[in-house]
Amino acid sequence: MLNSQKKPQTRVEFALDYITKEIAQGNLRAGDKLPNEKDLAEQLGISRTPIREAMKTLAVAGLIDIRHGHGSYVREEKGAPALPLNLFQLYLQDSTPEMLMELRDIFDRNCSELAAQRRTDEDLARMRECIDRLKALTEQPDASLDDMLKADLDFHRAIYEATGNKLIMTVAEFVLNMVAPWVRKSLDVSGRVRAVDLHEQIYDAILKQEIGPQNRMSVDANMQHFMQSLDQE
Amino acid sequence: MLNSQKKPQTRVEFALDYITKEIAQGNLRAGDKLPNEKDLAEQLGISRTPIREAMKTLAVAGLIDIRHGHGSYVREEKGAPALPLNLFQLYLQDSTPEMLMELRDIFDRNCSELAAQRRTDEDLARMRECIDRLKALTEQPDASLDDMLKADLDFHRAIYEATGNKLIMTVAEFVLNMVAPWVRKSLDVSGRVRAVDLHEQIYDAILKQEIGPQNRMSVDANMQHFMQSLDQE
DNA sequence: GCCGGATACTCGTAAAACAAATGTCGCACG
DNA sequence: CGTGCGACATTTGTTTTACGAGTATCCGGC
Repeated sequence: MLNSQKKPQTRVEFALDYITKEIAQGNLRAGDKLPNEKDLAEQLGISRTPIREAMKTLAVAGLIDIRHGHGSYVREEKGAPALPLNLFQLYLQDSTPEMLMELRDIFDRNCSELAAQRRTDEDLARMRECIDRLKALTEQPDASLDDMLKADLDFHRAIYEATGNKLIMTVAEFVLNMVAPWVRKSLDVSGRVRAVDLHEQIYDAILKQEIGPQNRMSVDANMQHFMQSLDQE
Repeated sequence: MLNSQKKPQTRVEFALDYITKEIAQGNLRAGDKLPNEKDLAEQLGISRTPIREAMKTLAVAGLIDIRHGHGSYVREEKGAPALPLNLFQLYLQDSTPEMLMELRDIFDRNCSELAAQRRTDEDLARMRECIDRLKALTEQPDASLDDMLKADLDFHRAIYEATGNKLIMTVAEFVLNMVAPWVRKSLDVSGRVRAVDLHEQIYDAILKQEIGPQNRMSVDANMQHFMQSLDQE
C-alpha cells in the first residue's frame, strides 16, 4: 500500500515518475502537447521503449491522449478513463445486469441527495436540458438509440456534477461506462417513457430539495421494471 | 461509446483483443501463466513490442501481473487495479480529503444496507476478526500503522464482500486505494479508538440487520472527527 | 546432506531502421 | 486570384536484433 522505500526503480517507472511530476507541478497543463518520444527519451537518458510504455500507461489511465502522427496531449478532463472496450468486458464477465444496476444505484441515490443540497441553477438547467432532449427523442419514432443513450447518461452525469465532487464524477463515469450497454437495452419503447418519468421525478426532487430516503421508492420501482424488461428477452 | 465499426485495428489492439478473449473464453483462468512474450509474438505474427504494450495495458488495468524474470499471470481477483502510486496522486491532486471521504461514504452507507440484508455467517466472522485485529493493535503501543491500516481497510472490504456483488467490490477496492493514505493519517491515537467504535457499531447493525437511514448518524459523527483531525496538523 | 555457482528461462532495455498517420506548405492549374 | 492536390516534414507505430537483469533450477563439490 505504502512503499516509499524502493530504490531500484525501473526505467518505465522513472519515466512515469517524471511525466507525472511535470503534470502535477503544472509544467504541463491540460491540453498541452508533450514532447515527442524521441526528445523525451534523450532528455531522460533512456531509450524510446520505456518511454512508450510509460505513455501507454498514462493513456490507459486516462491522463493523456496519444494521437498517431500527431503527438501526445494532456487530457482536458481526467474524468473518463480510456480503457478499451474489450477490457470492460473482462470486468463484466462475471457480473449480472442486477449487479451493474445495483452499483449504479449506489451512486444515484446518494449523489441525488448531495446534488439536492448543492445544486446550482446551472446544474438544474443542465438536467432540464437532458430530460427535454430525451423526451424529444422519445416522441420521434426514428430516433437513434445512441442519441437517447447519450441523453440518458448525460442526465446522470449532470447529477454527479451537481455534487461538486470531481472525484465522484471520475468514479461515476467509470461506472456509467460499464452500465451503458444495459441502459441502452432498457431504452425500448416502454422503457424510454419510464426513463423520462424517472428523470422528471428525480429532477423535481432535486429542484425542491426534497430528496431523502422516502423518495427512493420511485428508483426502486424503476429497478423492478428494468429487471422485468430483461426477463422478456 | 459504442464503436463496432472500426476495422483498421492497431497491433496493440489486436494483441489486446486476443488475450482478452483468451481470458474471457476461459482458456486462461485466474492464476494461469500466460505464454512468454516471444512465443505470443510468434503466435500472433507480430513483434514483441506491441505484445509488451498490450501486456502493460492489461497490468495497469489490474487484469494480469507481470513478474520480472518469472512470467505473466492472470490475476486471481480482478478487484485491485494496479495503478502505480504516482498515478493516483494525479487523480487526487485536485481533490480534497473531504471529497475522498464523501466518496467512500457513498459506498459504506449503501453497502452496509445491502450487507445487512445478505450477510452470511462467514461474512460476519470476517468482520469480527478485522475488528478484533484492529482492537488488539490499538492496545499495544508499538503497533505498526500499516498493520492497523490493513485491519481497517479489511473491515470495509468485508462489508463490500458481504453485498455479494463482485462488481461493487471491484470499484470499492479502487476507492479504498485512493482513501488509504488519509485513513492512515486518521489512525492517530484518538482516531484508532474511534475507528474501533465505529466498526463495532456498523458490525452490530449488520448483525441485527437494523441498518437504515436512522443508523447513519454515527457515520456522520465519525466524518466530523475525521475532518477535525485534519485541521489539527 | 548442504551449500554455492553454473545455467536456462523470462521480462526489461537499447538502438536503428522503416511503416503509417497526420498536418503543412507550396506549386500548378483552372 | 483562388482552389485543390501532391510533396514533404513531423510524430507515433512496428520490426528486428542484441544484450542486461531478475528468478528458479539443477548439479557438483565439500
